[in-house]
Amino acid sequence: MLALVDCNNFYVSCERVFNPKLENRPVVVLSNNDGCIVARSEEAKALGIPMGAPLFQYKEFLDKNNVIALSSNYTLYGDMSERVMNTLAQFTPSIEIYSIDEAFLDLSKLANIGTDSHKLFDYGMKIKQTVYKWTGIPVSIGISHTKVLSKVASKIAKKNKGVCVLNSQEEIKEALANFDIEDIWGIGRAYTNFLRKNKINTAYEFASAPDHWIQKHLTIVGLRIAKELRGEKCIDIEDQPVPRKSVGSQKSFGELQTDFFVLFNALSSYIDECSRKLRSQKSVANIMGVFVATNPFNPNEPQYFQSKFVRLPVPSNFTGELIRYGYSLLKEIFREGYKYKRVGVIFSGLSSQDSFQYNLFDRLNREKVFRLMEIYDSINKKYGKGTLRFSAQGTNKVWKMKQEHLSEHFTTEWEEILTINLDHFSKNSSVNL
DNA sequence: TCTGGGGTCCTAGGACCC
DNA sequence: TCTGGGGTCCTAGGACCC
Repeated sequence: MLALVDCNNFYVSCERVFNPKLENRPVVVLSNNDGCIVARSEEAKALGIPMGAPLFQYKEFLDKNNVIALSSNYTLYGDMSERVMNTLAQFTPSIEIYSIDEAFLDLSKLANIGTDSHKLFDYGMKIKQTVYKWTGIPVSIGISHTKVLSKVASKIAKKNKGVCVLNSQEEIKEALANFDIEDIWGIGRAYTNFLRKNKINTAYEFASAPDHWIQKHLTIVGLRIAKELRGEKCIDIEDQPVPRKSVGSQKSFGELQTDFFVLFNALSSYIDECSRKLRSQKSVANIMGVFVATNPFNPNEPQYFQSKFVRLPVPSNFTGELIRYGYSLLKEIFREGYKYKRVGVIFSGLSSQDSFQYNLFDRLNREKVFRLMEIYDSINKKYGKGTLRFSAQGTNKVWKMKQEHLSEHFTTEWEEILTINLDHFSKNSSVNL
């Protein structure tokens, strides 16, 4: 049996751990640049605020309904995620961290649980309570035979006790008959529209469709989903870390930019970020791409989008070298006279740092470079991100994103650690200190 | 009247996830 | 005035090889 553990309204829950004033109130968390609403508390969902809504369209509505809007604090969420995952790892030797707020747990190897529904439910409750106690994050847990069914169970769990076990054939059939097609993991908007047109509206109807028809219209991926709904395992748990196949970074600017060197500073910072990610998984990249774009939402301004890729002569994760290539690429695609909204970089064709194709005419001593970057990373880790930077990143972040409602980095910065005013406590409460 | 068959690799585009 | 960012996988079609 597989459990899917899903944190409830994860970003909002992280904020609430450190700010009790956010409890029982509508709260939303915004995307980068305070652009869109990407997380909503239950109270905010109840007000009808949709996922992904642009903030500017809802500003008035939020004010009127006393909704608190917060900038995203990914440093905090990343750290809280690690705490949740470490807690979950106590419950099984086989865990797959699926996203920042979700993990699959293989329960089949656990002695004295087996396939007994009551035992599975109790174990789920124990996991849920422990995570809450240790991290302050509420979770929902779905338990069933396959990944797709566990996903179904977790959505049902959100609506009742927080834990849902789908075990017997009858239980599963009933659940699927009441489960909307668009809520199935792997069925997105396009497939939902297509299936509805073909009179398929529930998970049960989808699972009952003929294999060849599903594969023809939804590819092999769709067929796997259908089979998993029928209880046939097609998607394995990935409990060993899988290295990424590409790494990229792109961000919209807080304000539109026109100057080449401002774009270059931003690009250099994104390259620094990506090359650090490459090094952390001991990868080197063979292909690098840079792109620039104006604001596509503003039809009154001249639009420009351009990208350019190169194959590197020697696969690399060396920030300094990659920034040089970034400069050349940006130089080629940059055009004067446009108001740029974003710049981005992407690395692909990744291979292992320990076994890649060297180049006879390479002028860099790769071994030295790897050691140099190891030191660079260790200093930045010890003394904080940005302690060491490349000059190309610049000092004046005129391009930085908008974050007007940012909470503290409670768990990752000593200066921002949560403090409690004891005077206030002794005067205003009966707590015995 | 009228030009084979079998294969690989790469890319662009489209679908999906959180 | 104001609209996120980071990924994965599959397929079709073209170029190329023998």
